[in-house]
Amino acid sequence: MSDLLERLRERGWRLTAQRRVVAEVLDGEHVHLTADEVHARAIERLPEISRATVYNTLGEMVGIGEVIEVATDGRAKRYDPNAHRPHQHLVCSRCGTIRDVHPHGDPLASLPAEERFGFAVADVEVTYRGLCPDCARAAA
Amino acid sequence: MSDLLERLRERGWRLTAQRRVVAEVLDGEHVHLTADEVHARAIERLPEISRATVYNTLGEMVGIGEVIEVATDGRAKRYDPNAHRPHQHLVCSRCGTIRDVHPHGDPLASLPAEERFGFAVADVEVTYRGLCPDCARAAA
DNA sequence: TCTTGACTTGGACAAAGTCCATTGTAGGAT
DNA sequence: ATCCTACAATGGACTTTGTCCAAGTCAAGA
Repeated sequence: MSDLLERLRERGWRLTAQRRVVAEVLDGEHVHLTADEVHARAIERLPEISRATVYNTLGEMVGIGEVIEVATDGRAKRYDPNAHRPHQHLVCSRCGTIRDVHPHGDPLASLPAEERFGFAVADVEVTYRGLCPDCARAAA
Repeated sequence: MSDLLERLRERGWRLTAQRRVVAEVLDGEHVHLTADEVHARAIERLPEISRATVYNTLGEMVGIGEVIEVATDGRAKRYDPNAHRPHQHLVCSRCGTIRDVHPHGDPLASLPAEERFGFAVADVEVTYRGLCPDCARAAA
């Protein structure tokens, strides 16, 4: 059983076939998938799983902090199972590929109190953009 | 006439009433509006303006770099007329409101070479998230 | 003022996501 | 082992956000 599923069970969640499949799909991919991509891969293992269940399950996992929701553009959100370790994203501005990266320092610290405007700042998201090696070569 | 409109005219664009109104609405707000919010405000000044025209005009302004498109969540994109000055965004995780902020330091510097994986990193986007004062009050 | 090609319009369409009444079932109780 | 029942899954309607297009309109140069 995947670590993710194990953690869900420890939280008292029912282990249904649907949740198992969604967790396995997420854990099994190196790239960050959209909800519909998760659904497509889940269907290969459990043909009757519904779109609503995939959305529900992803939303629940995000809600308890096991999975991170990433919206890098106006298109579909992507789901990142590496929530256990703080990291940021490096996105290719041409092909959209996402890599996890681990920069130095705490980016939250760079926002001084007088720039917080009364917000209770809880989190910071950092997205680096540039051309990936493949696209740089193709563009040359 | 707003600076934005002036710059559009210099690029050879036809100055229609619709484009004028969209530019005025964008320039006149301190927050970053969604396309539909721009449309709603535009209608107050020019009742027959269509949704398609607002989307077209915003897209054109983004295309030439006069306006920045901000997709901070899976909801509607927001449009930021302050393209001339580098800044980051502070987003309410409940209602989606956006404020411009100006943190200390250069966030690009925090990504060391060995974490760039051959990418030609050109830009970094920083989004702080938290509850805005209004939503914090509503949630209490 | 006339002409013309760029601009606008409204409605159909599409993608992404939410909602809800109904049906099914995991897992504790017996 | 089986029964219960609260929690979960289903699927289809609905909403939001955005795109597309054929037809009509108009800004601005000749």
